[in-house]
Amino acid sequence: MINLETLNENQREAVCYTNGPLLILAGAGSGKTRVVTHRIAYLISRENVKPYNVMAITFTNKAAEEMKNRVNDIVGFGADQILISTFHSACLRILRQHIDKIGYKNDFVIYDTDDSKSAIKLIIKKLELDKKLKEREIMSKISKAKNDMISADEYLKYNEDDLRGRQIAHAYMEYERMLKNNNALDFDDLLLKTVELFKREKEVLLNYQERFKYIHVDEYQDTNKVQFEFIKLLAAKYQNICVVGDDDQSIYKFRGADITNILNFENVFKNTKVIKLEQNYRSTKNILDAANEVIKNNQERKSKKLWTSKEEGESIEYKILDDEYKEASYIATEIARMTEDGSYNYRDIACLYRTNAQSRIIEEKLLLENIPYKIVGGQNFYQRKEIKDIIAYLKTVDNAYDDLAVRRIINVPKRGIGLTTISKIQSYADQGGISFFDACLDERLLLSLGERTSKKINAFTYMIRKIRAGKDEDKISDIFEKVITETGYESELKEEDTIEAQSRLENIGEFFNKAVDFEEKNEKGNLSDFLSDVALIADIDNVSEDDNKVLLMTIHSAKGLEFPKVFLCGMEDNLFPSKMILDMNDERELEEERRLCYVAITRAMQSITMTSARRRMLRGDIYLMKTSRFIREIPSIYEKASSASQSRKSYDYKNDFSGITTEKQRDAFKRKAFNPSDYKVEKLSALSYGIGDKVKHIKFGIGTVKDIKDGGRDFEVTVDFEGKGEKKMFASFAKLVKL
DNA sequence: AGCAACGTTTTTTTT
DNA sequence: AAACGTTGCT
Repeated sequence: MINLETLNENQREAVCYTNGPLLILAGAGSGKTRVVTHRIAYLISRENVKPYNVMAITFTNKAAEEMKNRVNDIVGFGADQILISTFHSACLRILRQHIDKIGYKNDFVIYDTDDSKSAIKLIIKKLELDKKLKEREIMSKISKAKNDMISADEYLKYNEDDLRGRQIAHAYMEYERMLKNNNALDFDDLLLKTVELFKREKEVLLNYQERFKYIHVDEYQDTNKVQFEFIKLLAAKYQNICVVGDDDQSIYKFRGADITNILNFENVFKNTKVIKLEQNYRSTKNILDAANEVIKNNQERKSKKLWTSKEEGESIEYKILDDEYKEASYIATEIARMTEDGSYNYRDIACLYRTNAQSRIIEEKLLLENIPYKIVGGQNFYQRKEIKDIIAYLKTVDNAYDDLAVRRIINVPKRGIGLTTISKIQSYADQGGISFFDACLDERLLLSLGERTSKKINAFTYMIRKIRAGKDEDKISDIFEKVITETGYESELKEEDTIEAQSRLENIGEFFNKAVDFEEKNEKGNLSDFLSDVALIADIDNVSEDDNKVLLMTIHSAKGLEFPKVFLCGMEDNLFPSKMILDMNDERELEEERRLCYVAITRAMQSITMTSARRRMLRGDIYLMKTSRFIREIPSIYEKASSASQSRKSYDYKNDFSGITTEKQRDAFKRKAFNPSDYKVEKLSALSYGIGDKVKHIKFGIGTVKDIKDGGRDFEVTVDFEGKGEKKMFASFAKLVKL
């Protein structure tokens, strides 16, 4: 049952203001999710709004799931009728039903970032564009254009007198053609095409306006222009639109997030009610003070003062270590200490960093201390080669319009169909205006390719068609099973019998479980539904609260989360804030980094420890690092740390990072200041374990040492892992830890 | 066609 | 440092 007594005055006002546009400016930890869930509950239980008429947009699927559960807890019924999802998922649902009205097929596939990248790569080749033009740049330009709802034609018009701009425009056009031919939409299209649909098909729009009479948007500060357009259209009729955001937490500008969406809201929706939530319930006073010290350096922000009635709490820790290894060791031993003495559970602790690359060394040290952990993001599960291969197979079985998918797997595992053949097929397909797969079935083409090659191609197409034959009766898991067996994918990996192949097989197994999972949750779901579901999964979505593990992730991934204890590492200029931004010398970019720092600090509830390294290896080069300017913006902790480190200054460097700007200087500096042997991993002269000892391996877990051979350069160790069998590995590489 | 060896580049963040 | 692309060899 809903209880308004538990809310503060402003929160209650926000919950009960249900008629007309509402903008909630909610600081970090001010209970905004609580407000949204209570508001939905209030609408349903007090104002008799049908759950079916309520929509809520969240930033991740995980947040959506949590919100559903919370609403369900309060209301007790009907929560499954509310549409709570991300922008992308919501648009996907709409498009699956209606996109045929604007000239697409409803069974379109979704291109993720990697797919788009390969598409652009092909386009660069095909159009013979300037080699200087990186696919990344083209991609981000196209994405930005799409976010701003600029079509390829318009893009060309705006950039006609610029050679580079023209080339990008042509790539954009070709990319659009390619997507269309492949029956594919990219992430941006999901939004864009929905808006297009709404604009062109008034009936459809009206239908959805009638359905979603009450709309909520969480993390509003990170919406982009198309997303705002989507909301504007949907809310145009009833104007019951409630958005919640915090301009200080806008950290996705690089993805098109547009802060003017907050500033403009009141202009677009007349008579908007604005409510501010400024009381923070999450963090201690010390943590909040530090966060405020940092963020107050930003010029472009709505004035607000976040406050708390909480105690000061623990003081903020800041620790400077010699290098990234010592930094990681420090964090690991601290975690070991505070979990052993019972102050925290593993799941209470998060380790946040600016870049994914930082996770590796921390992982290593946690492993050494036997601390259970989970890394969020990084090499996304769904980006791994074996998973992408399986997905490409499933796409091909589902419908073979997606040339990219077909090309990806036509020779995986090796079937003797090489690049020459593939490009012959492709150009034939291009000429005839048919799909790659259809070209593979074309008699005339096969004849011209010669008997040997065409036999191989026939074998491939036969196999795909055979699997496809059962598509409608088979369960998703059955199709999956057929794909990995009949294509020979599984057996090839099994024969390989290496550590890597083993881990690939495990990943495929995990993916299989997800397929089964999907099957159980979505009885009506077909293969395309599964595939689009998979495309929209974010890293954070797979994190479960019941795992008692330390979480490692980027600050971006940590958005919206909170932890009793936070470690924020790599607090160094040129890492955080990143070198790219410092080089740009752009105050607005720096402010975004500062907001990121603000987000990081405000994740902490009870305690935060920030760390930095004096020297660090970045892209293979070692640099001397300087304490992050964000730390320097918190006088209380910076002064303490610098006076402490003064007394123990054991390094006599003539330079530090900030003084080194040219390659030459850096090389000279490296020769002077570093003895390489300090940083190379020494070949192990003796092992810490022997035959019969129990050891732990990063991937395989626990095993018993069966044999050790001295191969001269290195030891070759044979270990029998529990449930995984015997593996041979090199000692210096395997990093086995004695238990 | 397939592979090893070499040279080159690099995202910072992600639905 | 690691991943990627190209080249030249078999």
